[in-house]
Amino acid sequence: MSVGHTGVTTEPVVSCGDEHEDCGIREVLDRIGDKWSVLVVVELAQGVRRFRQLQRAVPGISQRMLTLTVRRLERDGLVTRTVHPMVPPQVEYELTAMGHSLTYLVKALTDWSAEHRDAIAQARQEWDAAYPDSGIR
Amino acid sequence: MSVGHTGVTTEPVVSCGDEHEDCGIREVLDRIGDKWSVLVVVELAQGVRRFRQLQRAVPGISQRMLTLTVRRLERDGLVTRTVHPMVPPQVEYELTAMGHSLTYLVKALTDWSAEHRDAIAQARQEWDAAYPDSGIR
DNA sequence: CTGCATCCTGCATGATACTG
DNA sequence: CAGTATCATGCAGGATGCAG
Repeated sequence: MSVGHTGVTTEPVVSCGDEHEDCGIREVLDRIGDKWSVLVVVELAQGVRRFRQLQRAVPGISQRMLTLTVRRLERDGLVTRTVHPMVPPQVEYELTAMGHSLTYLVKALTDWSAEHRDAIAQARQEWDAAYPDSGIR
Repeated sequence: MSVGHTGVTTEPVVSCGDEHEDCGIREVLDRIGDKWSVLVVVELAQGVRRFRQLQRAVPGISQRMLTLTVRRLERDGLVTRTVHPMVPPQVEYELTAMGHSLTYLVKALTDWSAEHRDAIAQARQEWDAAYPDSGIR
C-alpha cells in the first residue's frame, strides 16, 4: 500500500518475531488486564456461581463492575449466564471450556508472581532508596 | 456476619485455593497489565535496545510513556538501564534474568491468545448480533 | 436477588514544548 | 539522542438510586 520512499520501508519486525506488531498480546491483556476479570475467572474456576456469590467472593468489586465484568466474559465466550425464571431471580455463571483453559494461563500468572514477588519487592525497595524523589511508582 | 438460613452457608473457598483473597494475581497484573510494559518486554527479549530503538519498535508509544514504562520495569528489577557517557547520549536497556523469566509468561499469553483468538472473535460477533444495543464492549 | 441508569472522580495515557 | 515538565483528556471504576 504505497509505503513511500522516506526510508521507512523496512518493516518493523517488531515483537516476538512471529506475527504483526503486537503479536496479539494486546488482545489477551485487554481481556484479562482489567481490574476484575481474572479474579472473577478464578472464582468461577471453583464451580458455578450466582451473582451475589461472586460479589461476595471478590471483595471490593461493585455491583456495577461485576455486571460489566461478567457481561464481557460472557460476550467473549468465556462464561455462560443461565437465568432461572423464579422469584427471587436466580442467575448462574459458569466457565465455558475456553474459560477453563484460561485458568491455566492464570495459574502461570500466579506461579510467576509467587516466584518473583520477593525479588520484585526487594528491587523496588532498593530503587526507592536510591531515587527517593523519582516520582515513579 | 450472621449468614442467615438461606443455604448459602458454604464457605466461598475463594481464589485459587492457596492464598488469601486474590492470590497475588493483582501484583503481576499491575505490572504487566498496563498498556505498554509487555510490548517493551517483548522487544527487549530480542536483545539490548536503546531508547529510540524501543520507541520505534513499539509503534504508538509516546516518549513519556516509554520513559515511565522502562523506569517502572527498572524499578521492579526486570530491566537494567546503562548510560554510556557520550555525545550524543546513549542509554541501553536490557532484560535482567527475572525480566527474561517474564518472557516465558508472555509466551504463555501469546500462545493462549493465538489459540483462542478466533473463538473469541466469533463469540463476540454472535453476542453482538444477539444484543446489538447492549452497550457492552 | 439481579441488574440497569446516572452522576462523579481519579488515574493512566496522550500531546506538546523545553533541556542537556 | 534521551529525557523532563506541563497541560489536557478519556475512560475505567466507584457511589447511589431505582426497577423487575
